[in-house]
Amino acid sequence: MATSPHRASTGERINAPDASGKLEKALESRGIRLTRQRRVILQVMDSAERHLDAGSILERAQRIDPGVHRVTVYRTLDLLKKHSLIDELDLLHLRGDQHYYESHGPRDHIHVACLRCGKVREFESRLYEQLKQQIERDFHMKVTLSRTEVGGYCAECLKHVGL
Amino acid sequence: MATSPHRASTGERINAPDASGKLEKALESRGIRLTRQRRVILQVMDSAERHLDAGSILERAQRIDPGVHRVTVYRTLDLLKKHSLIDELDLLHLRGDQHYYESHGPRDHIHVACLRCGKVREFESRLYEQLKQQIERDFHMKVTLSRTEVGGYCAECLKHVGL
DNA sequence: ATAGATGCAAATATTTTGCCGCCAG
DNA sequence: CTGGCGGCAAAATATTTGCATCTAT
Repeated sequence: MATSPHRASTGERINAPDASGKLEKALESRGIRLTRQRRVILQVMDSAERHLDAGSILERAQRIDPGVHRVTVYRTLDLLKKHSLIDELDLLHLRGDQHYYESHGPRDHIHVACLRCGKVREFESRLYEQLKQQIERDFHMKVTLSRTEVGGYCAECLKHVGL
Repeated sequence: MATSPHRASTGERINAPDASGKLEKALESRGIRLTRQRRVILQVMDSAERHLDAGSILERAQRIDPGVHRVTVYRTLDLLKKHSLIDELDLLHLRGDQHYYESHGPRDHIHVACLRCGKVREFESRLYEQLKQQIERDFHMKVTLSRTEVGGYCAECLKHVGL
């Protein structure tokens, strides 16, 4: 799956985005005020084909509606974080020290990044769920969030480097 | 283990630090110049009882030798990163958006943080190794680094919150 | 009507860079 | 001796905050 001989631009996200307006619906159902600016930002995030940082979200939002302010992007991201509607990622700082965001799906997944071409794939595994359960058992704790980022060299790039 | 009725200050690291001068030896063996400032910074990192960010490393270094400059801390951290002698962590941004550093041990481990008291424990597991192997097989890739950070409520804190 | 959002400017925070004099090997 | 290193200042980047105004509900 997703192993097409496909020349990814740096940072490309492999899995499909969700253009269904999920985030907007989620805020609406919580009775949170939907402003023009928020709708634009949510639309950008829902339809992103890769993980975006605050600056990229701003750029895309302003292409749709130039009257979206940088500060509003940050405040909207905070809002979404508070409601656990998005996850904040670092992607191993491959692209710098800013943060990346993705709307929080139903399942936890691992981000797998190629250090050479920058492709980021998502990976789900029963082993990962078992690992979290093991932590809960061993520490007698309740796990509520987890983040795993893995870096290495993808099949395509291994052909091009002496590893 | 490590479930002492022990009032951890926020950010406390549970596992024991390594005061053996491991980092200094590692640089020496690579023929890298050891300056007075580097020795101090390495000493601070080797003997840290918790994960430190750049600012805290600077503070502690200046307590030992006031002539250590902030920029030198950043440059030394870069040096250590390049040589894979330290790992850069985010600890789920529990304490802010800066980065934390720890000297790279022989084994990968997971950082398990309590969202209430801030304690950070380290966890090793065969499941984690299996998970990375599964990723290598499924994606035909070579995994060279990984980071897992888990957040939740520790046994002690679960007694104090309604969860 | 009004609680809550936005825009703007400025403040913070963190990290990086250019340049030059200095010191470890 | 000399090439890498550290100090300093300034820039670059990223994010947050105070406050006045506006708007979704």
